[in-house]
Amino acid sequence: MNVSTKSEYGLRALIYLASNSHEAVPAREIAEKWSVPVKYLEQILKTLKDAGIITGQVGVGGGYRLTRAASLINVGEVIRVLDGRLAPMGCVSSYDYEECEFEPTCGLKTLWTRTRAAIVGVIDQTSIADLCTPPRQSVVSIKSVSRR
Amino acid sequence: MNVSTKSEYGLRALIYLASNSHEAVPAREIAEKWSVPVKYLEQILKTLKDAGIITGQVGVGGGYRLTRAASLINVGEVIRVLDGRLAPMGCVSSYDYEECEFEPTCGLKTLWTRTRAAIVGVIDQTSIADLCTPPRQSVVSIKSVSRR
DNA sequence: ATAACTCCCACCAATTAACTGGGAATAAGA
DNA sequence: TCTTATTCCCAGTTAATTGGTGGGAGTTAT
Repeated sequence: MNVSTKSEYGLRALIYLASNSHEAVPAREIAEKWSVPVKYLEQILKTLKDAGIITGQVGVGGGYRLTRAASLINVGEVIRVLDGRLAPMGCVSSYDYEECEFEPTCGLKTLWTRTRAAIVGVIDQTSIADLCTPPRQSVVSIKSVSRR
Repeated sequence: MNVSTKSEYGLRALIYLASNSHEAVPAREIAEKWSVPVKYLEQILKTLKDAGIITGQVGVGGGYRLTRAASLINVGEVIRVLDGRLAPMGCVSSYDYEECEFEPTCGLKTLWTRTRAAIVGVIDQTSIADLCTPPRQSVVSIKSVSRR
């Protein structure tokens, strides 16, 4: 059920861009701030660029910017772009659906569908803007979610 | 966010054991039924045995049995045993917590905590017995979950 | 005694994750 | 126009994980 470092780093970068939205931010600066290898981050940022989430400006004084307001970029979109699949099993993935020979009688499909829905319910409801606010006051709502 | 074949195969095996609870079932029989490599399944069943979820009986006519009613074995327990970690990131894992240098100011921790809670909310509420019922009538509830 | 089992442990192959490296193209400023 | 800072592009590498194989010892019903 792991999320890759790509998504982690990508989200960190977007959070950083969101809080420096007035100017273009070079990859090097983000990499230093979050101790991520620059070359690796470059790749991640390129992927985000290709997905239309950020724009890159080359040359001196260049860097990256968000293409939209941080509140309009949701985490689910970012993870899908960087990690690929979101579903716990291929048989319930819209990203790379894999047919399963046991499907007609498989009680597990229901489980995986629900799991996927639960995950998507969280990450598609959370925007980059939400991640920029300090986490302190959110502790209450975390508890209320897990107790449901 | 993937679940491994270990968990998938393990759950399938438990479902099979649950529907043949009156007799000991050999690994070979389960493996044939679900087209899983026998030797691989053996390992998985051993892990489940070591975790106290099933018992093994050696010798002719031997095989495996559930130690509890299928309704008392939840999916979360099984996945934790076979896959290890459940959390999307180490910083919110109770299984193998990894300290993160950015924790105090990291908005992502809240996100991963919520994601983990959402996953656990599904899989810890689902028992092996739930997976044994034919999935047909559950389609309605799947849709209602995903549309929410 | 034999056959059908579990149990135990070591090894292996393929895939994926997480980088690393070398540059070419572009743009701003001296 | 030269230098410098940047993105852009693509290929290679290393380490860990996943998904298995293989061989055989120990146990038990017939």
